[in-house]
Amino acid sequence: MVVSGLRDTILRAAVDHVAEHGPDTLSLRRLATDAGVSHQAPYHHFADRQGVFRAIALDGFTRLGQSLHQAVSAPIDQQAGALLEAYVEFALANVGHFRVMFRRDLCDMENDPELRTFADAAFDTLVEHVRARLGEASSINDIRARAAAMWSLAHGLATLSIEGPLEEKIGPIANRRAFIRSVATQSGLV
Amino acid sequence: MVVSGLRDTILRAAVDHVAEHGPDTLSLRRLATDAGVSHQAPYHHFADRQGVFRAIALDGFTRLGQSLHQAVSAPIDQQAGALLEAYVEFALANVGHFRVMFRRDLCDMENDPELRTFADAAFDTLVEHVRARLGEASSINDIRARAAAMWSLAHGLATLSIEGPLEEKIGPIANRRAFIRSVATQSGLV
DNA sequence: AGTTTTTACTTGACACTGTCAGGCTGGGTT
DNA sequence: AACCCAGCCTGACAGTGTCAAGTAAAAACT
Repeated sequence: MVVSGLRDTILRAAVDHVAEHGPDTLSLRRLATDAGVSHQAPYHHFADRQGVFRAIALDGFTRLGQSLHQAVSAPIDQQAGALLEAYVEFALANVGHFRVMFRRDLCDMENDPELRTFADAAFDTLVEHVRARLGEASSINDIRARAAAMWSLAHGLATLSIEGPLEEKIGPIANRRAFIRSVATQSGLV
Repeated sequence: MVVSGLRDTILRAAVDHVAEHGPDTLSLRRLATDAGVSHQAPYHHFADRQGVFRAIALDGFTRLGQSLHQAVSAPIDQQAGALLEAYVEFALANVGHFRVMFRRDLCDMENDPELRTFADAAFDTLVEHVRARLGEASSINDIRARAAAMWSLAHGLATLSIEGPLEEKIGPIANRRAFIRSVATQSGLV
């Protein structure tokens, strides 16, 4: 796959760096010199350092939204498991994105309607699934709580897997997909 | 409460900053000048910038461990709910600590036996509870999966609450303790 | 076709950051 | 009296994000 321009080059390098070393140590100057351009070149494509994280998050929420959308193409009784699996696998396959998406100091959702729209679109799939699963008769509070529970389980499992402490505590995980499924089973959510 | 020395002053200010603005923008120089000392004074108490985060994490895991330990003083059938509640409430009451504790780029567990010991002590409570709950007869895999599920649910709920997207998506949460409990109920884990 | 505008950079400067090196000073130990 | 050392300070360095101003070529417009 050919890299089209400097913008893409910087973005990819940034994602790679975040996946390997986290966001804090990311230096746009270093990215620029690595790409063979002047230290100011990246700032023509991104307003500032935060603009890079914003772009990463935008891309991330788009891809996560697609993954989740694909998960609800399964029969209704298998959707919960598929959603959980899709969420965790997205996180593990896109660590660089995932680390940025939920850091409000890196990408400020509140004052960024576009970013919020992309994030909302991703999670609407989850909420819609819960609504369909519990049925129209169920209370709004049950739907809220159930959606929060599913999201929390997925997000927590993803975060703890990426950031390390899970395997350190629970022991090495041989078959990740099978493990995700047994976690899902142990919670009553699937 | 009287602040004993410069070390405590810096530590408190650092935690406050992280809680409000995140870890990335933390400047030891700024903390030093705010405390009325030279820019190098803090480095007498901490090896380097990371040393500050290490101290924060150490303190955090200690307190989290205490909270979780207190939660398992309840009758066995109420422990799961109490643990979940304690975990989330610790996170919300100690955002500055929580944000640091699970960032492997800020505090490197792998090469830091002491930090790892503190973290392990905290989570042993959780694993021990699951072992007691499921009984000796249950398989090691079930215990692992169940502990991971509980930890993930708690961690995810805490993270999403702190970082913001939960309430943005689910709507404002009036009574947080009640909400935590209904999330716990929706999952089959309590 | 000739003129203007825009794109995609470059160079230079500034304040700020973590960190290394080398001081100083006062209380405690030997 | 000599020494040590904890707890600070001053100074310097490279690296960082970002503002300001330039340049050269492509694109757009008249």
